[in-house]
Amino acid sequence: MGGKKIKFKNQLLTVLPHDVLERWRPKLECVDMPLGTVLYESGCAPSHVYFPEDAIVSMLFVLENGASAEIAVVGFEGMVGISLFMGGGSTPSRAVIQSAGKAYRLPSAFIKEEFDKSSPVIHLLLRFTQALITQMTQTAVCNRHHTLDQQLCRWLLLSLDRLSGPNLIMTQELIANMLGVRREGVTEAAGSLQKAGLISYTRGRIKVIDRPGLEKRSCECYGVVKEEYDRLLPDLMAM
Amino acid sequence: MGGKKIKFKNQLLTVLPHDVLERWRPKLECVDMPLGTVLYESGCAPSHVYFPEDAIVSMLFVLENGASAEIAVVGFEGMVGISLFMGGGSTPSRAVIQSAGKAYRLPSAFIKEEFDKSSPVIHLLLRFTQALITQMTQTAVCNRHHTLDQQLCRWLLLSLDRLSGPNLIMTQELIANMLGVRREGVTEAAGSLQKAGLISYTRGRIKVIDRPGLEKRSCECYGVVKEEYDRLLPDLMAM
DNA sequence: ATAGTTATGTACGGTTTTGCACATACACGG
DNA sequence: CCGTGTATGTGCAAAACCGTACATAACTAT
Repeated sequence: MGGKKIKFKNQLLTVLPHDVLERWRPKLECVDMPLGTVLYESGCAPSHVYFPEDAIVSMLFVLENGASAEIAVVGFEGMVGISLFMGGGSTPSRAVIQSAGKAYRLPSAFIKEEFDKSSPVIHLLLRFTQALITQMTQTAVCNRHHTLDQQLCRWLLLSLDRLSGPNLIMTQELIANMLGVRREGVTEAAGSLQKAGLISYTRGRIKVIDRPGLEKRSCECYGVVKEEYDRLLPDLMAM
Repeated sequence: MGGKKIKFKNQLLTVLPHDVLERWRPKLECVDMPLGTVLYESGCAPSHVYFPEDAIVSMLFVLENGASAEIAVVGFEGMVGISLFMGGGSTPSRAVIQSAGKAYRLPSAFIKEEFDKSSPVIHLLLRFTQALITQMTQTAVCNRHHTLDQQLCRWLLLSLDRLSGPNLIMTQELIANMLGVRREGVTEAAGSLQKAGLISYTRGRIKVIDRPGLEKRSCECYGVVKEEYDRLLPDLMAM
């Protein structure tokens, strides 16, 4: 046991294969992180990835109106900056120090290098996964901050993007299950969308009449997801 | 232009490198998916990955009490079954057909094969990412279904797991920002936890007194996340 | 000690959502 | 054409949370 140059508290660094660690070590830099330090800003490609030692990092999404919601928290068990190898380089969320402490950081290039060798298939699948993560993120944010009305709009738009026509076969009961709300709540929200002339429906058949109207009535979450899919999978969406 | 054997609507299959597609093609199977078909059950390692053509798949989490919440939706732009290459093979959530249609499916082994060649570093980082995805999933679920009281417990426990002692340096204002709620709400919830003898606090200093009590008072979300981290990163957590 | 700043406590009305109980209305199979 | 199941509509009290306003208490600096 024992006797290496540095002992890491960070568990990823600890279990890293020897040769990789040796390659990284000269560039691994231990930095002190006071509470509130912003590691990544929304939409910005960061210069480093971080491996917390005793610091805790909060990944959160900040809404247009300044409200926020935490998506996940990372400590000594993990790393911050997965978007660098998942693809795209940035995410629509922010990473902030939630509990002061130390973290090792590594220039982005070193992480990228590890994945550069990978096949195009892997890159493709990971880029898709990154887009999926954005969708999950916005689901969490939307669940926290937006009204059922707005969420229904978002949900209809996401479904619409994956269909060829304006018709959804879908009962309000099912929608309620997806959104995790009461069926009656969906009835009310759908009713108000119909009254506004955005959709029309009868017994399990929903027809979207005014798509731009839906987008206007939806919260920003739909737009965030859409943009991220377009950014990460441009060749796919261009067809 | 064109004239290949099959034209895919699925965009991932469409942009797949030629050689890979040729390798997959003999095993790619087009299946019809009626509404409600369950592709993956929570915690089960599936035999195939799915590439929707015109079907839409809903990834949702089902709570102990039967309530549910959709985490993300996948259509012709993507695939279902990322856990097979991210690591772990299964997820705590369920995949259900939300809109009937066709999808191509591929035996799991073919996807795994693509990633088998990858370095251990990549596998490690992806396994961590998969755990992170679970945390995001539960954040979304928790935001939808659980009380502020329960969410505060979950949040305290997640932070606690990443600290060495029972003390958090954290104002209620900050916690409110993380949880995306009012500061006053946190005051009330924290007050009730203190009254119950689970924590004690003063001006930005929180001390956890009764950890098991917190776990009992928390919702199932914390446990789901914890178990998934233990499962996916066992060598890390065993230390 | 004192003043200023920051953290926490409390109160009130308003909105959204829930849980429950029914009422209506459409659609399909006989 | 009629019944039956399923989908949708409505109403009401209770709960959770919000927005706002303001009170108290603790720490900090001078």
